[in-house]
Amino acid sequence: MDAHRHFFHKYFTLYRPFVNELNRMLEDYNLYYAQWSIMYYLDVYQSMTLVELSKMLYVEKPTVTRTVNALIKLDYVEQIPVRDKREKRIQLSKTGVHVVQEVRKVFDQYEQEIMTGISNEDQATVIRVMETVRDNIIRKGD
Amino acid sequence: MDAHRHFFHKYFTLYRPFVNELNRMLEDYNLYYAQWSIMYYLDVYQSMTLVELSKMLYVEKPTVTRTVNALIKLDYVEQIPVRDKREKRIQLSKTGVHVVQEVRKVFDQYEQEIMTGISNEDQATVIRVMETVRDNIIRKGD
DNA sequence: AATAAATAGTTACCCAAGGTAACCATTTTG
DNA sequence: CAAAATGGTTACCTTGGGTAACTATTTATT
Repeated sequence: MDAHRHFFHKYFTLYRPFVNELNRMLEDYNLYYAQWSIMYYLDVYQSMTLVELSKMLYVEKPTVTRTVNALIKLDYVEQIPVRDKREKRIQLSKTGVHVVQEVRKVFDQYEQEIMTGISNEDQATVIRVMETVRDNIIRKGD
Repeated sequence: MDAHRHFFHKYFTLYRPFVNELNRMLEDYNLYYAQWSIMYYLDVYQSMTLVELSKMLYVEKPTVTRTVNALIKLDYVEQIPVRDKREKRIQLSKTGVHVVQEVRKVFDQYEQEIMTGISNEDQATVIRVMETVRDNIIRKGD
C-alpha cells in the first residue's frame, strides 16, 4: 500500500472517535460540535455574517441559518445591526464569550493530553499537510 | 495560539470538503462514504462479522446492520455461512470486488493529485501522528 | 444437564447535520 | 430604472449516526 492511501484511511478512522469525544464534552454546555465551530470562528474574528460562516465552514447557507438560530436561542450569540439590511452579522453574547472561555479550557486540556508524545515539529508538519490538502481539494473541486 | 489548537481546527476544517468530494466520486457507483468504508475493510480483511466492523469503524451495531443491508441490496456484499449461527459474516461479492477495483483506481488518482507537493516523509509523519492521536482518544475515552 | 450470562444481530424508534429548490428583500450594476 | 447579484429563510429530504429493547444462539456456572 502506498503512503497516501494510508493517509486517507487514517484520516477518516480518527474522525468518529474524535468528534464523539468532543460532543461528549460539549454536553455540559448544551452544545454540539457544529455549533461550537461557529463560536470558535466568532471568537477568532469577533463578528461574521452567515455567508462568511458558510464559506469558512464549507456548508450551505440553510445549514448555517439553522445552527446560528440554535446559538441565538441558547443566548450564546447575538445579532448586531449593520448598514446592509440583507446581512445578518453576529457576534458572541456576553454569555457566549464566557462559554467559549470555559470550553477552551476543557478542550485545551484534552487536546494536550491526546497530543502527548508528539513533538511540536511533527504537529507543525501535520498542520501544514492538512492545510495543503484542503487547498488542493477545494481548488480541484470548484 | 499553541500548535495543538491549530491541529484540531485544521483537522476538522478538512473533513467537510474532503468527504463531500469523495461522496461526489462515489455517486457513479451508488455508494456513500460510510458504505465504501465497509467495502474498504472487506477488501483488506477478506471477510468480517458485523461486530468486527462495528469495532473497527467505531460505530454502533445497528448502524452497521443498516449499512451492510444497503450493500447487500446493491449486490456488492454477500453473507457467507459460518459455524456460529449468531454471526453474520460477510465478504465482497463478485460485483463488489470489481467495484472496489474501480473506486480504488479513482481514489488513488485523486489522492495522488491532492497530495502533490507533500514528501513521503511528511506523509509518514502525518499518518503516525493520527494513529497516535486516535489511540490516545480511545484509551482516554473508555 | 439445566440454568444463567454473554454475545451477535435486528427492530423500532430518535436526532444531528448536512443538502436542494424555491423564494423574499435588499443592494449593485448596466 | 430595470436586471442581476447577494444575503438570508423556508420547506422538505437524506445520510449517518445513536439508544433501548428485543430474539437467537453460544458459553459458562452451578
